[in-house]
Amino acid sequence: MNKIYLEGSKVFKALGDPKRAMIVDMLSCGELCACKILEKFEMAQSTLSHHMKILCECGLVVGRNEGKWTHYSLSTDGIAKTKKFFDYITSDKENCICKEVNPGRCCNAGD
Amino acid sequence: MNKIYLEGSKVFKALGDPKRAMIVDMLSCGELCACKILEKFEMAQSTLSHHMKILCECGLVVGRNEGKWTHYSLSTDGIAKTKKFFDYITSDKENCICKEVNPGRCCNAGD
DNA sequence: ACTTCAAATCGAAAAATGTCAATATGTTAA
DNA sequence: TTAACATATTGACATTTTTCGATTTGAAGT
Repeated sequence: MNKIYLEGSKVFKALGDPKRAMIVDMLSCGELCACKILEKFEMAQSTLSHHMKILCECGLVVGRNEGKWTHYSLSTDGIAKTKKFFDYITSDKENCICKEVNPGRCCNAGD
Repeated sequence: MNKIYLEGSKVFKALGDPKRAMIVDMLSCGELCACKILEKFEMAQSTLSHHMKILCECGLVVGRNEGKWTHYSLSTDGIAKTKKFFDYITSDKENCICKEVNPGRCCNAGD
């Protein structure tokens, strides 16, 4: 499996959980403390921590430590990269990746 | 869980699998027959069929039957809706959904 | 130092997902 | 109608993911 898809699909996997999609939406309004996010969900603290880790590891969210609190916010860079990847895989292109993966057999190349 | 996130995250869940992301990329070049897609993967036919079903059910891909073949292509509407949802949850907004879910407690509303 | 509090990590259980082989469905050709 | 072919569905299994309770880590206040 091509690394590009493996890496790029991480963000989508993260957003594939509706709770994580909701957390991202909450963060779109601005930075939030983990405890604030926790208030919105019926979820154990350890579960939220796990979700935040996934959101951070895919590059969409960044955490900022301040004393005993952790403040989370969206990464503008992560958002931009996600859009770019989605645009890439959904828009027509000359050098389609699948051609690289398996040259000459992609995109209805008649055989 | 709010229905908006449940529905919207379906596409992301679908793209969360790198093989499905790759299939979408392949389809971005144009319509492809299932057998053509299968050629690119080391995957049982039933597995591909399963993946295609997921991609269709989330609205990103549409299937067209022609005799014994099925041709798949990207749905421009599905692509647009996905972009819209992603933009929605990642961009600042006055009426943040989480405010509706739990009014007055969202977005660092001081307490 | 001790306590308290926020968050992360660990370990286990339950649920969801990806995968394949086998079978079924539906279409075309003989 | 039979055979061959493309795709879908089913059932089973292994892996991954989600979730929680318990514990650990780390910071602040007493």
